[in-house]
Amino acid sequence: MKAETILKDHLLKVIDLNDEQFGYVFSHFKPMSFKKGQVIIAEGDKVSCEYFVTEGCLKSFYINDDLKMFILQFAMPGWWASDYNALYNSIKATISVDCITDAEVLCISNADREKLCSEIHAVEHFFRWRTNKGYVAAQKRLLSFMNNDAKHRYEELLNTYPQLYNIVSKQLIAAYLGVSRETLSRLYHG
Amino acid sequence: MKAETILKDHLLKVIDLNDEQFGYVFSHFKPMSFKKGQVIIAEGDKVSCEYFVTEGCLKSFYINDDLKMFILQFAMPGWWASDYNALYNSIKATISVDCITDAEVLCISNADREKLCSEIHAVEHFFRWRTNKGYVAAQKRLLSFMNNDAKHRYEELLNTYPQLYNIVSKQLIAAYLGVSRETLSRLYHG
DNA sequence: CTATAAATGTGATGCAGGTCACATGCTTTC
DNA sequence: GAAAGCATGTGACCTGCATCACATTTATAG
Repeated sequence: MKAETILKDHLLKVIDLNDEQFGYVFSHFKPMSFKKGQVIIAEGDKVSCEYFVTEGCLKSFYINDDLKMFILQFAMPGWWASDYNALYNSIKATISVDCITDAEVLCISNADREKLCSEIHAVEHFFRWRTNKGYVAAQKRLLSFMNNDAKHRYEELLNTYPQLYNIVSKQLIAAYLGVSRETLSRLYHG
Repeated sequence: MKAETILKDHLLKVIDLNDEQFGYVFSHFKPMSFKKGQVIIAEGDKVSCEYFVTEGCLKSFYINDDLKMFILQFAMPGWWASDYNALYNSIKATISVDCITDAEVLCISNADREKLCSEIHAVEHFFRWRTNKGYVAAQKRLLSFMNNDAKHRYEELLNTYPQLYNIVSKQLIAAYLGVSRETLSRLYHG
């Protein structure tokens, strides 16, 4: 499906926009293609954009001082990704974003998003809605971390996002669950 | 300080509202007083409001099947609290909210917030801003969970919210950090 | 098609933090 | 101000998961 259509469907699920309005909104997005493994945001970068995925799969992640990776989010078509802390507060990226598979995205700058939000009330509403969703999801994940062991969280992840199983390596699943790859391996074998 | 002033300052830090507009917004909030220990939202409740704290301290928390409590958030003056999953999605509360100290809050219904958001663009902007903050904070806490041990998280909490130390019992701090009270005790003694 | 690298499985071992048990100290409340 | 009820400290023991080491299987590039 066309990137434009995917974005349009995504927005219209939440807000009403006529064709002219959507065209105007869409004109602020820049289509970009990336290859598997390409880095979209690297630690230390100035972050000026966020990305709407229309094809493929991204990950956003943090790497600590011991070079251990923690995955914040997988981003499939219809999902958004960026380092939001860096983006909203104009600071350098601490979160990186790269491509798990070849990917197509629509890129919008922070400035353009804010412009659209102030020009079109419905767009502001959309982005409030979107962050609300993200906030609730982050809280749920936090609770799951405190409450459940690795096995439980693994099953939860596969139930919630069965598509991931075929696309994402076990290592990355482990980095999302916050366990070592060895422990994850032992959860279903050994 | 008057509850009204606290809310006004809080809003005006982010958006512009003239006196008439603020008066209109404020008219949708209902002041409420609670005693220490009183429950504002109990598990299973229908959740129709969120609460802006003007005095005292609340906590929002989850209790699992083994009756173990996990604290999602402490809410001090200038903070908001509710079960947002329940509030946004019209489902029964799984998160509870109660009072750590005597407290004064301003209560606004979900319906009224949505009404104000659609009537006054700036109010919608404010609530988008607020949730963005919350989202970023939740992500940071998630990363801290994955990356840091209990001692590190304890120090982080006290650095970020030094006021908590005098108000909140060690048990509750432990429930926020996701460790047992015994382990927390051993972090600074033993 | 082969060589090189990357992902995965599996054993051995160590440790952070959980759980249970009980002692002590601090608050309410009547 | 005595009694009852919480909050905290501390020991003993247990367990889930990390880490290190190495074997094996699966991709990827030339």
